[in-house]
Amino acid sequence: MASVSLRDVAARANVSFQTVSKVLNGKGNVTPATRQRIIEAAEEIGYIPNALARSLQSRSSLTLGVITVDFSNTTPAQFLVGIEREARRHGLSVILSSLEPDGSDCVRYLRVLMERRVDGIIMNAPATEEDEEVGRLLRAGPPSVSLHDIAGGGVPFVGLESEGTAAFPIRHLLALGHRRIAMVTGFRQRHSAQRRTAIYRQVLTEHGLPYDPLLVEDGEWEVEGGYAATHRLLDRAPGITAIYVQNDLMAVGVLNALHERGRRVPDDCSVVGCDDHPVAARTIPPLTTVHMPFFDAGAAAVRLLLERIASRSTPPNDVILPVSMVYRASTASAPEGT
Amino acid sequence: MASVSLRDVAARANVSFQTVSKVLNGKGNVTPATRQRIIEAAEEIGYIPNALARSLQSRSSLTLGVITVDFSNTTPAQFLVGIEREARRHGLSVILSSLEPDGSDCVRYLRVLMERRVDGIIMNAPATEEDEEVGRLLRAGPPSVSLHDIAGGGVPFVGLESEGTAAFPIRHLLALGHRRIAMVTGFRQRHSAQRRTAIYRQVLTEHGLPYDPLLVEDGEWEVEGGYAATHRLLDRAPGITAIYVQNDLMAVGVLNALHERGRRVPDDCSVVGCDDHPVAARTIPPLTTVHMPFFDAGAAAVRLLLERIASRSTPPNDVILPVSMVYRASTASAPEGT
DNA sequence: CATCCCAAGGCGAACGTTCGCCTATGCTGT
DNA sequence: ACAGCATAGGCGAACGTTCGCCTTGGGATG
Repeated sequence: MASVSLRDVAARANVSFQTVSKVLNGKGNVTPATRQRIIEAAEEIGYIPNALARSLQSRSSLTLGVITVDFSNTTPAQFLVGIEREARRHGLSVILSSLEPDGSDCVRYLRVLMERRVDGIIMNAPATEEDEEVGRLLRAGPPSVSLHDIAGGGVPFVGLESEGTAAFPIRHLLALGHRRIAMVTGFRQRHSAQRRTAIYRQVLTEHGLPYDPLLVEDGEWEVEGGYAATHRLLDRAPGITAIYVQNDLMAVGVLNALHERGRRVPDDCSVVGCDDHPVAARTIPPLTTVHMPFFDAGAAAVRLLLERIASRSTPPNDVILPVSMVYRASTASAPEGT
Repeated sequence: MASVSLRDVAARANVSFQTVSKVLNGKGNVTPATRQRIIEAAEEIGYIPNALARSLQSRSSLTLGVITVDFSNTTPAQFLVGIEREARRHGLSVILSSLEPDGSDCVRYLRVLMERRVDGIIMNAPATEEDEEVGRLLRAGPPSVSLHDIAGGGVPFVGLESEGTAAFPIRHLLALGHRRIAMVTGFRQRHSAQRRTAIYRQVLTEHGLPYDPLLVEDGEWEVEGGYAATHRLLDRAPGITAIYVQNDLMAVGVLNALHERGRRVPDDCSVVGCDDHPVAARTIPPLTTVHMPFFDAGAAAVRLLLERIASRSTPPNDVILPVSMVYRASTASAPEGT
């Protein structure tokens, strides 16, 4: 364990340590005999290269930093897995920093990543989307890409088409004849929730329907939030026949609340989720939802980042991945006479 | 961005670079005036310490390596979050490696972590629990702890009490009068699944009930697996009145299958899950399950690892956290006349 | 007035690499 | 027999730190 270095291998093989370096990296001109001797010596004393020293000298740490929202939820976890896999394919390691819910420690962790000389940074921390300081650091620091908006811009974006995320479900419900379509949103402050709300509104308008704020409730992205929001919604607007829920986790709560209220899904009320969470296929009833290619988005983020690293001057070309509807059993035609 | 170093700061403040190092680390004796000058200089040219160089010199990278199974599932994700939070509290960064389902790339990633001179390694990769090579590397490498068995032993274990994980649910169902209790397991090869099966068997025996292999089905830890397993179970043993499911994700599939078969839960058939997945509180009906403190286990793993690092000779003291039942609406007394 | 001491800061070395250039050796050709 | 040359491998420097010891100079002390 007392770290053996190139020098130790060199001593054992009777060559200079630089020659060992060459052999182990397959570089210089070395006789097969010497090469063999060196490789054996390295093996015998259990040489393990020191990536720290290598990075110091080569000015590249082969490391990506990821700053992410709490990923005990499936959605950000899938992003992360996608990132990690793709990074690995390219021989890069990933340093992970997960943030407090309010994102207040983001600046600190950005600094840590910069001290560690990561080759690039991937952000998935919507809580910091308004934070000017974060934007400044990101623009000044190593190449970066983000899965959400960055204050002040200048950081390329990788993400999922927000248009479809909200428009597909609403159009689907409209086509089924629904007219009183409620919505359970994620945190209202989040740009993504705001965007979906705007699209919801716009699609309704396009179909000549009014936007009624009474039909919109905040579910805070969580199961319990969805549950509570649905109860509030039913108290306030009993006439609704469909609910669009901005993520599947909340939709689980929504289904439960509807069940408690004796509203059959989809007969009395249709529900559309978003995310295509693994559980959505077997909720009761199975959930019609929007499939979001999170793994792919993570992988795409890494690829975009690598491009940025390769040519620092590249124009920041955003990457937007399409989403698609998954039709299951939680939606049906609007009940007669509504 | 062209990395400014201690030397650059030193030049600007008219001192030697070693003095700058001292000041920035609050070490040597330096006049307030000089100190001030140095700090300002550092600020002005945007000095960021190079953690790589620091680690090289100090022989400590302040980094933990984590090797984990795919964490797009909530359970391993919670472990990871627990690990990351606790590591951060101690000023450590986490390098993440997630494995292929078969764990075949574990050895490769262990090597990467060792090259990067991580201060310790945390394993959560049950797929490798039989892998001798992994055991060897772990014993030879930096201090490590594991959340599962390691072939050949010698690595301290952190985990959740497996006794209660299976015994609590079975005893609960027995107390409700159930006699034909089926079980949906995770991957049969996994030690944790085997242990739970053994406990299931033992508790039944203690209550004078036979162990019937026809009542046990493999659900492969996934929603769909639980769904399919339940259909097989009902085809084969229609008389069952309760099912213990080794995780909540599979339980979602189980509930759905029971619903499809027209078996009311809990009136016709009780279901107990395991994990206390966020979704379990709002399945239909809400799921009685075993709460597992995964976050805490992750944090405990880090603390144990730090102890190991501090005193390498410490006897490997396993840490086992207790689990507890959460009673919800998916269990009830066995139907009359069974 | 010589001595001693202490505070402030300089300096060399080391951590483990990679890189580019230099040297020694032995072989070819005439 | 000797110039010329390719080839194997050595060597110095650099990457950016930290650490411990050394030097300098000024003020207190006898």
